[in-house]
Amino acid sequence: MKVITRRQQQVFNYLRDNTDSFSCPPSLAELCVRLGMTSRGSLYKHIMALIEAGLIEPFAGNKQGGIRLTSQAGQEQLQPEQGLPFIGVIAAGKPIEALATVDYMTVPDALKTDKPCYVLQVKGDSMIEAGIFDGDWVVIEQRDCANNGDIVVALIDNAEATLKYLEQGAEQVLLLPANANMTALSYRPEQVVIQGVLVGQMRSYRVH
Amino acid sequence: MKVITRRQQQVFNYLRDNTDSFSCPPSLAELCVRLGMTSRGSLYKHIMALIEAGLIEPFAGNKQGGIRLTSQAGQEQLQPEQGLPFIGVIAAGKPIEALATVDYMTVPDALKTDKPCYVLQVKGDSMIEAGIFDGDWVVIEQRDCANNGDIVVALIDNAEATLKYLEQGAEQVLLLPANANMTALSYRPEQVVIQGVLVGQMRSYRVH
DNA sequence: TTGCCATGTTTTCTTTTTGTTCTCTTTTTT
DNA sequence: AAAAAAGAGAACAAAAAGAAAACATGGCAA
Repeated sequence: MKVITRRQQQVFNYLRDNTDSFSCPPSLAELCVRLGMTSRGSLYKHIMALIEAGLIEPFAGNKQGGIRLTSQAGQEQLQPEQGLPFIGVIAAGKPIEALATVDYMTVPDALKTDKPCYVLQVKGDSMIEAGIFDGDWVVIEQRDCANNGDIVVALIDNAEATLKYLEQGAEQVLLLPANANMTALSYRPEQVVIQGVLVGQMRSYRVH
Repeated sequence: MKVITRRQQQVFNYLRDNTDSFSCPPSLAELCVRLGMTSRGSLYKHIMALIEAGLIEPFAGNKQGGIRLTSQAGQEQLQPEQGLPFIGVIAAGKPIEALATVDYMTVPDALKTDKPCYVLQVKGDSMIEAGIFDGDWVVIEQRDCANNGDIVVALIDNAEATLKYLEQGAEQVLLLPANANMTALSYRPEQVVIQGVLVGQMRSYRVH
């Protein structure tokens, strides 16, 4: 069987993992958008290589048919989706209050990333002006670093956890609430550990 | 079986996913509006291709009958009940902008009810003080009545849809934005049709 | 009845999208 | 430095999609 380059493997992996996100076999132009490319010609070379390797086949019977996986290539199916772990409650000024039994929450793909994520419930109003209310759920991508302006879960002095905007410099780390009634807090870098970055938020309006 | 082009597949998907949103089998002109086309003749070609492929059949017994799915074609959709239909975009002052192809969104149980629900994406800042921002998704329970204080999807004069707080009296219906820069609007009861009630809200912070 | 309008149907033309090939530059690997 | 891989972008022919107009027909109201 023909040898596949690294990039071609990436393209194939994308096809394999995202077949069902297409309503119909994708055209080269569509795939370019998905893969962040701007040239159909470049992608075409990869697709052709994958066809020659037998991993993919052109949509038969139609001149402008698009691309699909071969039957055998589609075999390797992805495991059943289980949802994200619901860890517990985060309230400014306390450690994260973990649940005794881990719950799982089904979360829309749009609210999570391909990295490991978990769900917390927010207690308090410290991020109210960012549209994050008391009782909301937030989806957190597990990470130990973040960019300025990100909303992060930060652990302070190994004791208290909080959800705040991050502004970090060389000398100090600022944790900014989104609430005019609260003040920003400044710490030395070694006091603050990033535990994750906000990637999604959810709220229920159901009456219980 | 005959081969279907990509566009024809899209048209079929739309039919398959929206059969029940038509009170009666739709005419070509109706379908044109839904699909954003202006020419019946163009759509006609697609419909004919779908009929030849056996995916669709003309409504019999009436010469000007419209189109409906074949029994077999309708079957295949019923199996995978994986999420809520993502209908389209709601922006204050315009009709709901429906997607050509409906896709489905997996939504946490906590954000939906046991009644039929659907998902819209919010455009604009009219509910910003209620923590509903531009680009957020909202989960709507399909209903034709609501209580005062509920956030509802309301159709005004059969023309424009909007997401607002509801305050209804005997003489007038008030639709209140949650934005100090906007004013409440007052209507006669017969001008306003409730299309659903907000039961959930979601936001993505992912950078794309 | 008559006339009108919405329907499906056909036809002609234009525009957009498609796969494909090519050349050239940039990036990565050896 | 050299080679391989990847990408951008332009060009092209063919296919598909669309617009617009015209036509036939049946339902319906004046």
